[in-house]
Amino acid sequence: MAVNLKQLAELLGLSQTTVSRALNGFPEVNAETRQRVLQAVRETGYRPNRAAQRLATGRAYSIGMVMPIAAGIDSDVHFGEFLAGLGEEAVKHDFHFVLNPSAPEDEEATFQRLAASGNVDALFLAYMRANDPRIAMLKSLSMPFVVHGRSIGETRDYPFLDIDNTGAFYDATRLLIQLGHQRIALINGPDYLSFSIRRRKGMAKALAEHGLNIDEALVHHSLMTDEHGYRSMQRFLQQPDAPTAVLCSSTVLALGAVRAVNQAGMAIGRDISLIAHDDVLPMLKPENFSVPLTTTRSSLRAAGGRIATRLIAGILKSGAFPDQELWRAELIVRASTGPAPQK
Amino acid sequence: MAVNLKQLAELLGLSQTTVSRALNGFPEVNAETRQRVLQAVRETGYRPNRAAQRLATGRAYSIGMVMPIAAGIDSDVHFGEFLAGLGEEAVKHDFHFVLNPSAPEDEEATFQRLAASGNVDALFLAYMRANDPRIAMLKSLSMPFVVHGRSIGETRDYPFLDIDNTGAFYDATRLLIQLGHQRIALINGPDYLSFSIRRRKGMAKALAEHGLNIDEALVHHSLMTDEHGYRSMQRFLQQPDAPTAVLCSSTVLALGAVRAVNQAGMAIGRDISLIAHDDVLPMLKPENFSVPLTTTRSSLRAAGGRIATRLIAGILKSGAFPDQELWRAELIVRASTGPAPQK
DNA sequence: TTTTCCTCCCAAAGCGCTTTGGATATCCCT
DNA sequence: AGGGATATCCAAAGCGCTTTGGGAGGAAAA
Repeated sequence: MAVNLKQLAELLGLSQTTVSRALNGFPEVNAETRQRVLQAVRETGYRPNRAAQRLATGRAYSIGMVMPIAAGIDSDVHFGEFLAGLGEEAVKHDFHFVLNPSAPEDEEATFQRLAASGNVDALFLAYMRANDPRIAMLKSLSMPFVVHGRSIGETRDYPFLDIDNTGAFYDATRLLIQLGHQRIALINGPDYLSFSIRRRKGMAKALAEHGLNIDEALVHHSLMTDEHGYRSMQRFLQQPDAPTAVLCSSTVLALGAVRAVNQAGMAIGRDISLIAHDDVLPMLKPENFSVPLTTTRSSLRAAGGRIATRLIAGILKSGAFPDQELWRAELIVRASTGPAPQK
Repeated sequence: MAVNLKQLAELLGLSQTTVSRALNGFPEVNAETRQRVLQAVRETGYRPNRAAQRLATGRAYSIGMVMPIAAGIDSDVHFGEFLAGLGEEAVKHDFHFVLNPSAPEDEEATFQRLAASGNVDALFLAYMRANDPRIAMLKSLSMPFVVHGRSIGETRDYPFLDIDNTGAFYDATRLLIQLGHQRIALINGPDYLSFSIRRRKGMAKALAEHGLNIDEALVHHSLMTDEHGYRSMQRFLQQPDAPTAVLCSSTVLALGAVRAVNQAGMAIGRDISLIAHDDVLPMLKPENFSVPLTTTRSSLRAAGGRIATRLIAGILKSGAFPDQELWRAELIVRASTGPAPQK
């Protein structure tokens, strides 16, 4: 059923060389001949075999990533959205993705195998940690890659796209302080992830500038689920000296947090202020909360798109992009923040 | 840096044939020689080039799927969880995935290209609709595939794994009727997806058995987000003859629905009963809701695993599995269901 | 007219692997 | 000792594509 180059060439009475060149846009082929070839492709439904193409060119038109898989590992809501961004861009260039599942402890080996397999042209890495060893590994692979996020303490010379997490939570905290809040809590992501570390740092910095310190009892780290948001907030509210404002690392956490506040009979924006980081998940829009949420916003989807763009440009060597990008998150004020309640 | 078969063979003073056979477990190679080869592989870090392997064998060790991508298309929370299940199983057999993004209108063409590319050994299809044309397409591709879900009205002879949506919502509705509920609402998924259609059908069937009908004003179809759950429930409660029980097609919808109920000052399980379908998303556990949710449960992750198993067995021709599977969802009663309130 | 230069096309050599079809040596049996 | 198994190994032919290194023929330059 499926034709190959050879058959197509025979059919046209041309050599494989010419047909190949016609298809790949080489100049040394007659315009009329090229049209004949394209016509034949349309008629036969010819599709080049990518494996052969790759064997010949060394190019796979694909971006590889490893997905950590284990019985205990949760799927992440944010992952799908990021992937959508990657895909949106990739489809424009006819690129695809290779997802290689791997146990977390084998992750580095999986990257190596992925690179050696010839199945991919570039690698993508996320969920960065402090002193992440995977960066050095990827650098040793001599294959383009981009990191989403940044490590901490690692050398700085690797390609990344990150948002200014420190700045975002600094801004958010400063706003709260200006509104008169003194006891501010943080419901953060997992404590080993670098974005969590940075957000905490941003908060600490703003507090410090006003002579305040982080109260360890007011900082929780957890996976970013509704459940954890709920529990954290509940615990905060039960404390003798409860916070008057809370920062959340995700709208998913905020969801649970808001639930806890409501259940306690308190009002968001009046009794307690809330600012969340908004990854612009279509599933959960901060402006649709019963009390619209003040947020630091940066689209995860846009980040995915940008990374795909850079990766593809790197592979195709078309156009140069900055190697390191730090996006600033916008602080968008809505109704969930208000002046600190008077004692 | 990376060695190939030829170099490895030279290094060992063997032919490529022998090395290849040693690696692929053929019997006609001396045990001692095989050990030497394996040792050399360990030392050199040799990894076979998958493209070459595939060109030679026609086997890619990968499962293809297309991801619909468009500016307006939302990423789906459920997708990540399903993928985790697929991956968990795939990693055991050293399979990977090829994700091909595609505009929804090009989806069929993308499947064809994916199949022709030689990049994948099998295809996977989900988000089934009524009279889904993609099934006929996949059948024409002469490549193994499994459908997650079922179409409606299509021929029945294609491999699928589905849950008994009709049965699940039939059971749930019957329970509510037994508890005395007469006005039951449904917050369903998108109306064009076949699981939504079947769930509604199951509900209708149980109602009919008790001489009741679906009230169209009590059925909403939407994407399964918190926001939509909230809005639907809010609208239900505002109706003059509000329902006393509600079915939700997802715990994500239930999240919003519960919020609306609380906001109205009503109590789940007493003033209004709620049953949700639980895909067992780690992000959102029904037992952790402030009032634990009665659910129809079927793990999306398990479904992913099973589909991967079947696909891989189909590719490797190892072991036979049933071609069509219909899983029954468990009805798990928790505190969100109670007797219908007396007027 | 001869020479040079394009234009347009082709044959053939890989890319790195698997697999077919022997070869060679050893061993057992009659 | 001769013949057939048996155990090990190898050379070479692809898989379907790209790319190198020409080559024929006509147009432009000398």
